[in-house]
Amino acid sequence: MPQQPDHACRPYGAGRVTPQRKLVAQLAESWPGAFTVEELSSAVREQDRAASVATVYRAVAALAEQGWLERVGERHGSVLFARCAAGEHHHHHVVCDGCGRVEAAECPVASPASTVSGFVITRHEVTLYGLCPECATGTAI
Amino acid sequence: MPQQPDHACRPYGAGRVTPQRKLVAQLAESWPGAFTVEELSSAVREQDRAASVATVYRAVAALAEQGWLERVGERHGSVLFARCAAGEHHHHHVVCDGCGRVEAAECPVASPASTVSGFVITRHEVTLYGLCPECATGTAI
DNA sequence: GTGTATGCAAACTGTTTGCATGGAC
DNA sequence: GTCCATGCAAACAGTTTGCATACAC
Repeated sequence: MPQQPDHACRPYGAGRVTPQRKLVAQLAESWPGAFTVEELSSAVREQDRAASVATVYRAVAALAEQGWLERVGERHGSVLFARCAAGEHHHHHVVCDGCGRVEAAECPVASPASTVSGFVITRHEVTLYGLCPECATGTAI
Repeated sequence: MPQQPDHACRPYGAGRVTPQRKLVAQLAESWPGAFTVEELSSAVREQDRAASVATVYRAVAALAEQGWLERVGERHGSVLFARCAAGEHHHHHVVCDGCGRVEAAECPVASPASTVSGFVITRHEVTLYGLCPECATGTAI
């Protein structure tokens, strides 16, 4: 296969890769959807009881800085992050109301209307909500 | 003019109208855009030094409950509220990057596409960003 | 060997809550 | 007169920071 873009192999950029950071990146990568730092932190501590929240916060901040993770919203007061493969490409997110899964979605905005209510529009944020295939077809909770 | 809908005159619904609540509603009404509770609270305290943050939080919560105020996002960790005249009608918000002004905007989502990435979409949130007429025509900051 | 990441705990911010009191209705 | 809204302060959750130490490079 073609060689991976550099940052895919170096989620921390020039930063050092410690066991904790490796764990954070690994768990974030395999996380089924979006997560709060708190949630990720719990998962990290299951595998490394000594890992502290502060470290996870710092690791997540480093990953977000590299664009390897993305802020995708908030859930009752906590910031939601998700591993986002879409990179720089203009996209949005669709959130499953059932399981919390988050995926990238095409931009559903019709015409990039440049003026609304007299405002000159330069950018927009869209979040779609619904049910993922599993939650939609599976038996309701 | 036709008589105002009831809630327009009674922002607190059946709740009691105290001087503090009157002040909160008044300031929110005349606020040029969206505000955090903290900002509103500061403004309230300028006119009533004894008013406490807790009271403002409670008043804002009551107003939001009545649909008289609306959560329109967040600004560095704080919830943003705005007086919203659009009421129940499906709409979104356009935020001025210059002055922070917030106005209701038509829904720019093309077709209410019911499926995206296999998800069954039930609702969406859109926020537009740009410059309001004043900030767009006025000299750049 | 150098300098960054860690762990711990304390600090900080935004928000909520409990409780006794005052005041709107 | 009743009961809700207030003010105060303490509690709370999420997040950040300072500092000495450990360890990736």
